Order: sequence, then structure tokens, then C-alpha cells
Amino acid sequence: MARNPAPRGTRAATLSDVARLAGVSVATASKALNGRNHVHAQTRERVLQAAAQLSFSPNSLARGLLAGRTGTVGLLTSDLVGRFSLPILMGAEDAFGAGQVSVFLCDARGDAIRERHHVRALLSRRVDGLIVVGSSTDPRPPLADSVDVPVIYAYAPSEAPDDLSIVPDNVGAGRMAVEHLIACGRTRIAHISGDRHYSAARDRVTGALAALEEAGIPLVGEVAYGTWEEGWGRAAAGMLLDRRPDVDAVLCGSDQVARGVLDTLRERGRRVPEDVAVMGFDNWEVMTTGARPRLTSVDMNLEELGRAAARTLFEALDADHAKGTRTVQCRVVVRGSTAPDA
Amino acid sequence: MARNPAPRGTRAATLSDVARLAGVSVATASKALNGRNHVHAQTRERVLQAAAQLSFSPNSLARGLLAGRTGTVGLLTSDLVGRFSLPILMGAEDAFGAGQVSVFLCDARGDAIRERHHVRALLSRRVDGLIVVGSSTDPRPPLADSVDVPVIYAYAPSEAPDDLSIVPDNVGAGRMAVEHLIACGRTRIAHISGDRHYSAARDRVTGALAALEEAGIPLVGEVAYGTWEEGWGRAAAGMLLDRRPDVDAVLCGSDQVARGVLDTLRERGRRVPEDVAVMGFDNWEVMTTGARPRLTSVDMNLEELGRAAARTLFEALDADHAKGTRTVQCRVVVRGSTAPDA
DNA sequence: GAACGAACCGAAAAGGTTTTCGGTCGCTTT
DNA sequence: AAAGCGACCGAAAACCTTTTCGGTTCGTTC
Repeated sequence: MARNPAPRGTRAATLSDVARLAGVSVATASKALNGRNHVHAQTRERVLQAAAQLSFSPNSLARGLLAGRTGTVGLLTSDLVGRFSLPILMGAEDAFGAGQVSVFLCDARGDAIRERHHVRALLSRRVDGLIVVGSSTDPRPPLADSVDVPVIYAYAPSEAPDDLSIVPDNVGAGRMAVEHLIACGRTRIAHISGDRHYSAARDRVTGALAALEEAGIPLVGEVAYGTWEEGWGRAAAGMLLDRRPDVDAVLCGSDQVARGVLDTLRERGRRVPEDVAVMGFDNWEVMTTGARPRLTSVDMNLEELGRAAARTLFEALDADHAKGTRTVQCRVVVRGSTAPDA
Repeated sequence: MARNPAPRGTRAATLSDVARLAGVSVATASKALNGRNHVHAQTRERVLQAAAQLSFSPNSLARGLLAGRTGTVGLLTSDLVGRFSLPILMGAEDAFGAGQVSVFLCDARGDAIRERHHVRALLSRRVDGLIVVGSSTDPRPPLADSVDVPVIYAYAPSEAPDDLSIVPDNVGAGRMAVEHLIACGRTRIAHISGDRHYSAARDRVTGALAALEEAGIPLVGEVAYGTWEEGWGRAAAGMLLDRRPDVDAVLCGSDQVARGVLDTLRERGRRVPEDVAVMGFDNWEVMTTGARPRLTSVDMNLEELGRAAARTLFEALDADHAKGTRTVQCRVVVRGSTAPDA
């Protein structure tokens, strides 16, 4: 039943095979391979050779069965296709992949039934922990099943305050953005936000207004909520320019909105960044580098968020883990739309 | 050592626990839970109740150890961040997730060392098969280790002709695109391609030229190779309009290039699609829907490719699997840039 | 009433590894 | 030379489930 180029017809070598070939017992073979002491150097060498010769690879199932730990974790996302889960997943995979941990990936498609199904499956595979990645930063209900391994909620926090959640700092992002615009000498700042039904949009507004307040600078016009799309950015920018032609900076709810704003500014003959500075959120590379000029944006550090989730899970594996919601800082990535290219 | 909201302090229930509670032997409990015959209906009911009461979940490790099959597969990508792996991964996860199979996700970051590491880890976990997802459609070297489970190469085919690969039909995509433009009544068609070092770019050119040849229509100008970026699209479109102002359709190597081309056409006062039709490849939603007008594009059906890879792996699990390279058809998604919106 | 058959249940082994603990052997010390 | 000790090795249990096969019980039939 073997298939590939490989050792056709051979069943995977087992520790007994190695032991037999090396002329020792399985116990000794195990100790030799795992670097335990109380095994003669020469014997160990014989075992290692035998293992290499048979290209022995220990059966993680058996090991996990015995140890009560499998070295696996479940990564449960609700929206794999969305672009926010991916960097988080990358970061987590990164943090785990370096070590001895393998990652089960599951996409629940935002369906609660499917989610339960996956949780059950993961638990039956005896994962050591779970990371639940949301598709927006809005709080989500905790897992339906009661789970006896640590669970970390990433991006979307759990609604249950006793769960451990790690989320991006959208308020801080809004604040940082405004501070950057002010640092660029802008004083007439407008905000074209995204979809008001998303806490990400509202939190960024909160942070932005707070920073303006602290600087004693009034917002130009009202916060304009709409959608996350380019078309909204184009339309909103048109209305803004009609009503407040004196605006010298536009903070946009997302990079996509910013792209639309840039288009309208260009058509209306406004120079960016000389006349109007523009910045967005998310630092989505294809949006920022394709724009003219290239777009300054706030990076939400999602990959770092994923890594943080993985690290936190690691800690929770050994100790009883902490509770509550942690945030991950973001950072401004400056490009030509707020500061003239060098 | 328990942690979560769940049954604190309880070790996961085992089949023995269920059996004891139901007052039967583990053998009977097993048979009852697995729906084997030769167990009294009433007994089965007792076992099921006991299992529910203890929220018993069979240990897949033990089961896998015994069965010689784990119901897991490894998904080895070289470029998780790239946008091509993701839909494939989605499709595969989709096809597997419906059944009893769980997916290990590994990202090798394009590093051969890391790839070997991951392959070893996956084999030690006794995965039933592997799917290797490339980051471009250029052939890649086969896995370094000899592997005794089925391997499917997706997106990037293996260089070894005896391996089983599933790739998108880029030649067909180029052909389809031209056929669509011709069907829209265009006769003076130019092609601004992408990076010539990618077989995806060259294959699409091949297909496009073949379709033109068959229709007896000459290409306007030369095939313009460049990069995959918007900036290239803008620049190339400028040069094209200078030299061949009579062009009435531009086929672009990717949606990003097409976005750039659209920008330049707009600035030069050409109406799309009335004066010039434009289309791209990849059907990347954020590019196609953000564009003005919305962009017609060739969808490479990557998600279907992922599903096909999963299905093929399934087949290969039971039978000795076939060899060679299969292609997945693509499809044209028509939007406003080639046909006026309704 | 005895024998037979059917229906149901349980003991045990298998799968591969790790760990504990007891055993063997050789060397040192008195 | 005997006792003791240290170094090394091996037998066996444990982890949990599935399956086989032998055993028990009960009902039925002659």
C-alpha cells in the first residue's frame, strides 16, 4: 500500500525496528534517541545509526497518547477569505512553527453550527489549546461548547469578560493618526470614516476626536460614516470639498476609502500632500503602494497580534492563564500622501 | 490542571469511564457508540446516555494509532501572505472540513530548510497525505524528503513529471480573455502583460496570441512585459496611447495592471468601455469592484483548484494515484469595463 | 427436560512510545 | 576475596480505542 518515490512497500519504521537493528531493547532505544542519560555513548551511537538507516520518525500519536499532550493547537477562524484573519494566522503559525507545535486550521465560515463541529473535532484530536480568530473587531459570543483547554480570542474579543482576548488598539490607532497629521502641520482635519456598524470604525473615531480635543483643534465638518469601499471615499470627498474647501487633511476610515478620496482630490485638482494630506488605516499593501502618491496608513500590527496570541497560548498551557482583554499597539507607516517623498 | 469555564479539575472522560457508568465493558461501549451490531438496543441507549452525561469525546490519537490512519492532511504553503495560496487553501479546507479530515497548516516561507522541517513534522504526525501549494505557477522542485503518503502539488506544479500536480489553466485564460474582447466587437487589441519572469504572464500571452491568430486579428503593438504593479499599468498605457491611439481594447496581465491602465485612460479622456475596453486577470475583488468602471476579469477558480486538490488527495488515499499535471478551467467575469453596465 | 441456536456481552490483544523500576555486570574498596 | 557501588540495560506498565473471539444467557424445540 505504499505509493510515492519513497520506500515502496515498507511500513514506517517503528522503535522496535530500530531497537532490533541496534541490538538493544526498545526502552534503551527510546532513551538513546531522546538524549536521556544512563545509556552508554557507544550504545547510543549504534541506536542513532540504526534510526538513521531506517529513517525512523517517532510516531507522534503514540507519544501524545502517553504524554497527554499532543503539541498541536487549533486555529479557528470565521472568515479565512477576509484579509484580517490572514496576517493573524500568519503570525500565529510563525510563532508556533518555530517550535514543536503544529497547527490545525479550521474555517467556520461564520456559521455557529460549523464552529461547534470544528471545536468538537479539535477536542477529539486533543489539541493543547485553541485560538479563535474573529472577522471583525466586534465582540463575539464565546465558544458554545465548554472546553477544558486554554482558549485565546484574537481580533474579535469574547463577549465573556473572563475569557482571554487579544485585539488591535483601534482607539490608539485613531489617536496616532491625528497626532501624525498634526505633526505634519495640519490644522483643518476632516474624517471620512467607514461603516458605523463596525466598532473598528467607531473606535478609530473615538481616538481621533480625543487627539483633536487634546490638541485644541476642532474637527472640520462632521464625522462621515458610510461603507468601507472606494466608492464611498470618492463620494464623501466630493461632498467634503463642496462644503469645506478649506480642509487640509483627510483621515480616512480605511485604505480603501482613502483610495477613493485620493481619486476625487486628484480630479478636483488638489495636490496631495501639498494642499491636502490623506491617510488611511490597515496599511494594506496593495492599496498603499498602488496609490498616487503612496498612502500613509496606520498598520494594525495584525501579524504581531497573531504572534502575541500564540505566545499567550503557550503561557496558558503551563500556568493558569490570565483573564480579560489585551490590546496590541499599532504604528503609523509614513508615505507620500502626508509627507512629500524624499 | 484543568483551566477553562468547563469541567474544572476533570480529566477528559475516557471510554472506560463511560463503560463503568453504563455498567458495561469498554468493548460493548465502543460497539454501542460506533453503531456496530450485536448490542442490545437498551444497552446501547444506556451507553449513549452515559457518554452524553460525561460529554465523552473519543480520543482520535488512540483511534489513529490503531487504525493506521489519522484523518489528517498537511497543507504546505510557501507563501501564506500571498493572495494566491489563500483561496486554494480555502477550497481545500472546505472540501476536507465537510468530512472527517482535519488540516495541518504549515508555511515554509519559501525556505527549503523550513519546508523539510515541516514535512518531517507532518510525517511524524502521520498525516494521510500532503498538499503542497506554490506561490507562483512556475514549477517547483519536488519535496526533498521521500514521502510514503500521497502528495498533490497545487498551483505550482512539481518539476518531476511523475508527481501529481493541479494548476490553473493560464493559456486557456489568455484565450478566453481575447475571445471575450472579440465577442464585444473589439478588433484592435493590445496586451500589457505582467512580469515576464513568471510563467503565468507568458502562458496568458500564449493563449491570447493563439486566440487572436485563430480569429485572424493582429495584436496591436507588441506584448508589453513589465511588473505586476499598478504603476506599470499606468506607464505602459501612456506609451501605448502615444504610439497606437487607435487601440480599442487593452488586455492586462493582472487586475492591478488593469487598474493602472484605467487610471491613465481616464486621464487621457478615453471612455471605458465605449472607446477602449479593458480587462484583467485574477478577478481580485478589491481591484475589480473599486475600479471605475468595475473591471471585467478572468477568474482563475483558485478555490475550485483547492477543492480539486483535496478531492484528488482523497482518491489517492485509497487507490494508487495517477500521475502528471491537471489543469483547472477558469472563467470570465464580465463587468463594466468591457460591457456597459446595465 | 435436555439440547441447540441465537443474541448479546466481555476479556484481551494490538497499535508505538515513554518511564519506572528492578536486574546485571564489572569495578573498586577494605 | 567479599562486599558494595555505580553504570548501564531491559521488562513491563501506561496511554485509549477497536476488533476478534470465546463465553454466557435465554428462549425455543423436540
